[in-house]
Amino acid sequence: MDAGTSPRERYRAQVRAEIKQHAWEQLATTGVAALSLNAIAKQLGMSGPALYRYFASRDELITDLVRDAYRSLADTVRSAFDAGADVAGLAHAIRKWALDDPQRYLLIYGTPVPGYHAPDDTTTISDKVMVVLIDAFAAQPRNGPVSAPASRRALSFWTRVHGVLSLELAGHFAGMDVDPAQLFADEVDTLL
Amino acid sequence: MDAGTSPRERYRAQVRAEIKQHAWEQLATTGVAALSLNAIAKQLGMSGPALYRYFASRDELITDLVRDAYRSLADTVRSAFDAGADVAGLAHAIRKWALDDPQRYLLIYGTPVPGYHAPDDTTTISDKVMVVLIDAFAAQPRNGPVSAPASRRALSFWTRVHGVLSLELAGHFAGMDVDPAQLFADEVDTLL
DNA sequence: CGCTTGAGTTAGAAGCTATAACCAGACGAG
DNA sequence: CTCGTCTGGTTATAGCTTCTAACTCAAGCG
Repeated sequence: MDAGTSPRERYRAQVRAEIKQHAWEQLATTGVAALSLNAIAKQLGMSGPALYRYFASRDELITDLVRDAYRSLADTVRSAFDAGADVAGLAHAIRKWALDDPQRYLLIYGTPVPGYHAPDDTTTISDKVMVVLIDAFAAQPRNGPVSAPASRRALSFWTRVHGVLSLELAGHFAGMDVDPAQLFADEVDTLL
Repeated sequence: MDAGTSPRERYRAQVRAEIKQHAWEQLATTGVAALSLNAIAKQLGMSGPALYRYFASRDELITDLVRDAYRSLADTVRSAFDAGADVAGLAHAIRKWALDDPQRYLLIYGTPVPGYHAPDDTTTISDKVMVVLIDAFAAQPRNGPVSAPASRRALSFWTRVHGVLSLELAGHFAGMDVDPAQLFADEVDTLL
């Protein structure tokens, strides 16, 4: 196994992984806006510009993190679906994933960085999440006599989940005397 | 009128207004993350640290902008309500306000800046928006036999509006062959 | 065994927020 | 009218950021 990997390549891959590891830790605490390559380099014991051997720019590192976040979410939803969860189960799996690392959720679904434009393949990966949701709604028994197509219902599902979830993560329910978990559950129930 | 204002105070107020004017322009194009006090100072013809005579820090300027944004949104929704708009009308007024300056919407309802903590009075102002919504739902004729209180329905309204709106502003409907306006209208309709 | 490749270094440019020290002009009090 | 204070502006500077350039040194490949 790993026949074609030279020692150099393996070292490089490992350092890249360590960089991303520290990037995730820093991201979880400070958010993506304050993610500093210098700080990561210091934590790794190397100084400043050495990181540019592994990531051409700060944006490229962030792009990699975005890709991984999308993949992680898609995998989470997919495995929940494969485990037999219904649509409501998927919603709670998504919420659990988001609360597990709020900054990771905000990284992909939060305010986009104005200058930064995501590469095409990230949008391809982001579609994977929607694909699972559409599958789930196609398998879901329909309620009314005439019902919107699964893709349309999945989209509506997604906007509602994101609506309550993003407001919760942003702390907009703070002084409002409302239980976010209950509100989320209620909002999911109205979809059925 | 303006009896107690000395010439100094009037000048100071005017410069503050000019600073905020340029801040809004810069915000609309580059977003809050890239808002630069230096750049604003240059545009005003003064150099760098002079701005600190008017705003103690970058955060204080942003706080002022946040306050104004909340006020503007609350006024918009209030006047729409006073003009006789129903709940759906309020939703479209909100969407119009958001599309009019997306960065202004994201400033208050987007990803919060990790270090920055909003002062108490900004949350007080943000409540004003909810108050109008609750008023609108209290005036709305109820549909079902038993219905949730107006505050609860207003909250649900708000999460749905924000859900579809924030995804639209973030560009997450880009390659999805979906009309955001239609999706928004549909989502609002399901509330009735 | 030598040559090439690449990982790491320091130096430095350009930008940012923010503070310190200073200067000059306008304002209010006597 | 004059004097002193207060304030809006300046430049210099510290410390942070991303990122480029030039260089060194060692590891790996042929």
